[in-house]
Amino acid sequence: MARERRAIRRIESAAARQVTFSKRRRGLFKKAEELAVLCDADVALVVFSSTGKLSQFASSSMNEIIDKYSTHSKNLGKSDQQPAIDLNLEHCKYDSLNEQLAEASLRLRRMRGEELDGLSVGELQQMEKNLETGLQRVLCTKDRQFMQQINDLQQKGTQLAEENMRLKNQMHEVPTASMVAVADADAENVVPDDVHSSDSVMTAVHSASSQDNDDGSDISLKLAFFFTQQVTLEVRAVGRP
Amino acid sequence: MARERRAIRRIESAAARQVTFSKRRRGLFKKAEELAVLCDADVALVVFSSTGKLSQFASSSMNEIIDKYSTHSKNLGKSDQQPAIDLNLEHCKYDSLNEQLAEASLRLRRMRGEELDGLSVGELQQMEKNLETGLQRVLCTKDRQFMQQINDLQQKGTQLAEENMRLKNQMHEVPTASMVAVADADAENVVPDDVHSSDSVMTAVHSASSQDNDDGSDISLKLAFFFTQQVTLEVRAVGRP
DNA sequence: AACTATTGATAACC
DNA sequence: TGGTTATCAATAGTT
Repeated sequence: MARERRAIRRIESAAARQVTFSKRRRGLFKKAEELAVLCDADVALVVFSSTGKLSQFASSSMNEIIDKYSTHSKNLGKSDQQPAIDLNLEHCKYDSLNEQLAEASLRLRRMRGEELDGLSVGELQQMEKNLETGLQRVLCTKDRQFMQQINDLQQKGTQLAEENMRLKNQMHEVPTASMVAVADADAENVVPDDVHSSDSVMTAVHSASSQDNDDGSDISLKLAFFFTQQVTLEVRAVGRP
Repeated sequence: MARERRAIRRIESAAARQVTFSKRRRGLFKKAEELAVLCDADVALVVFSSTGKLSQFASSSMNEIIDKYSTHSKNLGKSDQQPAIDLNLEHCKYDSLNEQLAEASLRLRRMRGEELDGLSVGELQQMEKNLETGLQRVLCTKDRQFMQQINDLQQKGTQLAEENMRLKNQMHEVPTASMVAVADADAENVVPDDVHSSDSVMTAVHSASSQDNDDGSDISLKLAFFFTQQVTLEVRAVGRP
């Protein structure tokens, strides 16, 4: 992978060896992480340089992976292990937990539609039923959350409208120039109407964009901004006829 | 590094994930060994696939490297603290497994529509998506199984029809008496025919229902009933030319 | 360390 | 699973 192919033998020059070690180690760690992420694998990588320096990578926890490895290759786990009986008990418990976890994991994968081959028609129908009720309940819960958010936003809208009204009245009580009186008459008619329509718009906007957004929070922010702008504009309208 | 760049995110398709895992794992192990040889490094690599299968590489001895790693990462005196550390490790790994199991169990319950309160709208939408694709895949698999059963039963039906035809021909080759024989023929021919066919039908029903343990049985019964009717009709046709 | 020419790895396709 | 190929990525040697 370079100017010239290099035989895979120990590099004699210490300097060159160090450089190559640096470069290749980075590449190796990168690929280890990529494998872990892409394929949802648990990867542990331990490297000691020829000078004895340690580098490590673990996709989850190094100790956890090493333990899993020790359990998996159920030969001599570690260097010195005195309590053989206790160890066996631990292994039993551990194996049992591992089995349960594997079972749960398999069920989850099957719920996502993977590894269905080999299931009987009856089992498939049971899964279908479970998935359908699950889906229905998720949809109900989602709708409930949407309603909640809509209510919250409507409340905020009402509060903003009230504040709007208050600001308008403040304007009214401080008549500045001569022509303002005319504008006030205008404002009194315009503002309540506008408040009402913006309220309706809010509801519509929310229910529409909430369907394809992952996070409802930014929607709230956008709407809050929207209200702020509305209020600002209305205040300007009042202030400048 | 291929036809198209792939984002480093979990591969959703299980099949593609498996293929990529196979290929990249080979590459990773090759590079690990090259680093060990070229740079005279001690390299240990442990990989658990998403299905829990273990692969490992060690430039020297895995246990040796793990020991060296443990010594390096925990320069606390290991002689005295060994049992305590071991116990802690056991405890940790037990807890970790328990946590994972609880997590998986919670996910399963949520897939069934339980304990959904407290989930965000985004999480609910993700679950909705997962449930829908899972449901679709389950339905596809179920349909495939049904088609398989129907095909099997149709084959059995064809066999029975052929057997019927053969028996009918035998009937023709054994012409008995003239007029009186007609009544006799009715009685004599119908009985063996019926015995034989019902026997075959039983076989068909049995082999079919053995494939689907639970709920497909009524379909098998319906089809068996259908075949029985066919056979009966054909027997009648033979008996009365 | 930065820079390429080159080889190696691999994503998509069969 | 294994093979092919068009591409992209890693890296050997040089500066």
